[in-house]
Amino acid sequence: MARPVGQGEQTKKRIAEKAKVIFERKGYAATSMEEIREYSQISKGSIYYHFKSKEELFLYTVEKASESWRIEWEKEANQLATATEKLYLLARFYASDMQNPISKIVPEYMGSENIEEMVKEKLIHLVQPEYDVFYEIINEGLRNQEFVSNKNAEDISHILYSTLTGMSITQFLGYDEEKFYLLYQNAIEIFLNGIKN
Amino acid sequence: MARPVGQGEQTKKRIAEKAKVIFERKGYAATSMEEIREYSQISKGSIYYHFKSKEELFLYTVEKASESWRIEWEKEANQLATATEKLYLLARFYASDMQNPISKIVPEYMGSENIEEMVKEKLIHLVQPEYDVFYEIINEGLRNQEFVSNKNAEDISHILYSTLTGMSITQFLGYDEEKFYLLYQNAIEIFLNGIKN
DNA sequence: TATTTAATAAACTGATCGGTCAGTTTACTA
DNA sequence: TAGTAAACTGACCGATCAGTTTATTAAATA
Repeated sequence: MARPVGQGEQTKKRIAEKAKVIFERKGYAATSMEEIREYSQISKGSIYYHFKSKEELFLYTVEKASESWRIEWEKEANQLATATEKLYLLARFYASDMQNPISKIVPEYMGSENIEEMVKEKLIHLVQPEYDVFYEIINEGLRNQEFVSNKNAEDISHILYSTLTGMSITQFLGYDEEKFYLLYQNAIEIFLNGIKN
Repeated sequence: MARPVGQGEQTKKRIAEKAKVIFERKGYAATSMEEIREYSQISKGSIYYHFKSKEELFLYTVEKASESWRIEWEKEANQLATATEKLYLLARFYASDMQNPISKIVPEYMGSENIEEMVKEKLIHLVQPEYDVFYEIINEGLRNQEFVSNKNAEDISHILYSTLTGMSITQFLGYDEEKFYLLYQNAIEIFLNGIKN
């Protein structure tokens, strides 16, 4: 063995970080490995040394993004007492750059044929934790009667999840960060009104 | 003169119809002209006789989809009296196949670099009518006090628009059509609750 | 110091991409 | 029926794609 310094692991991380930026901006299919090479300043051979395919690189990127999102989330959410407060935090997460629009790319990737069933399942499992955050908040809110609804927690979670992820299209409105966050906040307000006690 | 006009127009329409199916399924970048050729059973040369580029074919597809959506909408919406009823119809439109998930593809396309500003503006104008439907309903509801909110009609419309377009990701839940529609309906219910008098 | 091997770079490959083009077919007219 | 123009075809093009090969480097061990 040689070079166990972790230098390689660092390179791998760098590739993934840079790849994430381009995947987010252009989607899976429109992103070329050449582009990733140029942006990361790491040779093609090195990229393929660390990742056996574009697909694997993408999956790794999604996985890391999902993990760090979850970690960042736990860090801030644990300080909040009510489900209502957590929903507003969720809005801020999704409005800010901190969130990973990479989950927005996943459906596009899933649509491109020839994807093995195993890979699809893996992807779903990668996105699951993000959805779970929604579900847990809704469930908590219903349990302690912060929220009241004739609908089940699962449906409500899916609806809120759709709203927050769907709101990424408002990027075309050209709002500044402040106005952008306000829009997300308004979405939460309306939603809360709709299920509040 | 020769070959009575109209025959070509029919072919053009056929190409666009078939292309739409594939664009919807795979997105813009992942769709190849070869695939469109195979699926439409029309030669490559003929496709390029009618459309000067893949981009133009895509824009044409979006335009036609937007037009027919609007026509279909007017046909059914005009029979409804209240804004509330119209929102439920909107939910049905988005839940059913009748809607055009092509508007979901537009952001992906907009992200792929090298798109001229003029083309971007054209695209925004193509999607605008669909958004206008939302805005008009919300505005109508606020005017006749079906809805009550401290937020302006524009923001509310954007939020609802985001919710309904964002809900396309629930396709991965594998629901049947009935359950699918119910989920959309629930979304409208919560939303309505949130802004209702 | 010699050996080992993870790590890197760069040149390369075959397949596929969007797009072109020379030429053919078709349906009409003069 | 010869001529014409719109409609159409399929072979082909250069560019770019994901991925491979090969040679070299540098850091660890023995």
